[in-house]
Amino acid sequence: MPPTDTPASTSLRERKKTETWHAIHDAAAELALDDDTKHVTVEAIASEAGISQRTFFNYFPTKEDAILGVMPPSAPELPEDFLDEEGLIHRTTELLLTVGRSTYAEGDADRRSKLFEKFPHLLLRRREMMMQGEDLVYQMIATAMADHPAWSGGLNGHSVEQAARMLTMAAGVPLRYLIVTRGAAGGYLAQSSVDDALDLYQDLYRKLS
Amino acid sequence: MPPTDTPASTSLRERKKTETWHAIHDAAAELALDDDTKHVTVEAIASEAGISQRTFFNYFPTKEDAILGVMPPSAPELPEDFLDEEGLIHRTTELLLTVGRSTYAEGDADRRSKLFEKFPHLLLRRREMMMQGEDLVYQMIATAMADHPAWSGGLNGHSVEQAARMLTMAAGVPLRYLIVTRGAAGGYLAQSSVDDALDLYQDLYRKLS
DNA sequence: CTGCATCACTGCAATTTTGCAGTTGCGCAA
DNA sequence: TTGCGCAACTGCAAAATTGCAGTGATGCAG
Repeated sequence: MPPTDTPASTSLRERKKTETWHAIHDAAAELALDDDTKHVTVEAIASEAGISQRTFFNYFPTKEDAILGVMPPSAPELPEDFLDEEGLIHRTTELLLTVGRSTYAEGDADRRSKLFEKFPHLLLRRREMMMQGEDLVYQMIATAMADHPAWSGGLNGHSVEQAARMLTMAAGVPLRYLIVTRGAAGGYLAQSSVDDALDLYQDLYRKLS
Repeated sequence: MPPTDTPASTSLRERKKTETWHAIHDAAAELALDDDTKHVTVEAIASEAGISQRTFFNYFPTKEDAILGVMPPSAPELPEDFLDEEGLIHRTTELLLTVGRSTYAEGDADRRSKLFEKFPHLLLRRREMMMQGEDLVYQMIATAMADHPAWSGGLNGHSVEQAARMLTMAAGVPLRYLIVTRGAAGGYLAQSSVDDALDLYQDLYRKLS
């Protein structure tokens, strides 16, 4: 039950829902960072956020997801011409990035860094979310390919599913590169770094093909 | 759907309900006092209070009641010995006062004064609530009398209902006196004034009986 | 090792809030 | 007068929140 894309200018219901979501996540993150001594309980988080324990679990399946502020990945609609050759890998990488970012609340990259520092096991959860995002992108692309005249027949004897999976994999390379080189725990994928990695990848790709 | 007696230390549900009640009342009162120019709408109040218009009407039957902060009268349980002669009228007056006060939120006597100044028609509503309170007290006393050995037979050929009604009337005298002398619109029945009136009434009563 | 407390998490029914589509009363312009 | 629009208020079904009574895992004292 995560907040949708637009935090403002929607219905009262939507606005309250994202408010509650943020209240819970903020409470959870702050308590987890502040409190060194004792275990942070769901009860404490719910109380701090001003909601019941039951409502807590209506928003987050686990306490850890609340601390991290995880939400299920969501993706924008693909433009009509998404599959039309030129720069497809690049566009897919951007898409992966967008989807990956959609699994976290915006704007608390700083706090998230501290959380990763203090609770390294959250990185595991992060990787899971990334993979869910990749899977979502794969699904979308496979569907789009099936509907696309130039792709619906597959690629050189490979199925549409295989082609979609491979494209997603290839597009994921710059991101994996980033994670490896910049350190997974640090501040989060600045756009400049992303652009850098994208350039490098393209250069390499061109040189080798 | 008014808040119950204890604003704190109850369930989360109760607490939120009184919070919402106060949010609506505060928004309504402030808007009504601040806004000279245009008509204050329910929409504006609801928006200010952060709830929907529909929820507004779950809490208050009319806009005016929201501005005034009216709630249905409520009364404490009568002690066992309530009807036992000595000082009965006095106790009933206190009960009327308690019930009368229960129809408003505590603590904004000042703002309520301003409201009465600015919107004199609210005084009509105030009188209505007073009468509802009197009626509630009458009901309680009549019920108590019917269960009481010394009263259940009525009084000197009059029915229990008649006796209860008369007692309530008599006990209401000091309060009516207060309202008349202190000006109905002004600040609200300070305890000292009430005590004064009570004393005077008792003195008069003793002298004449 | 065993009972026992604590805490994360779930299922479900009751309560509350919301959105929406009304109806009604009222002032105001054509 | 007649029609029109605004704003108070209501009925109802969908969605959100809550309380409560669980289950299961884990750690700790005896």
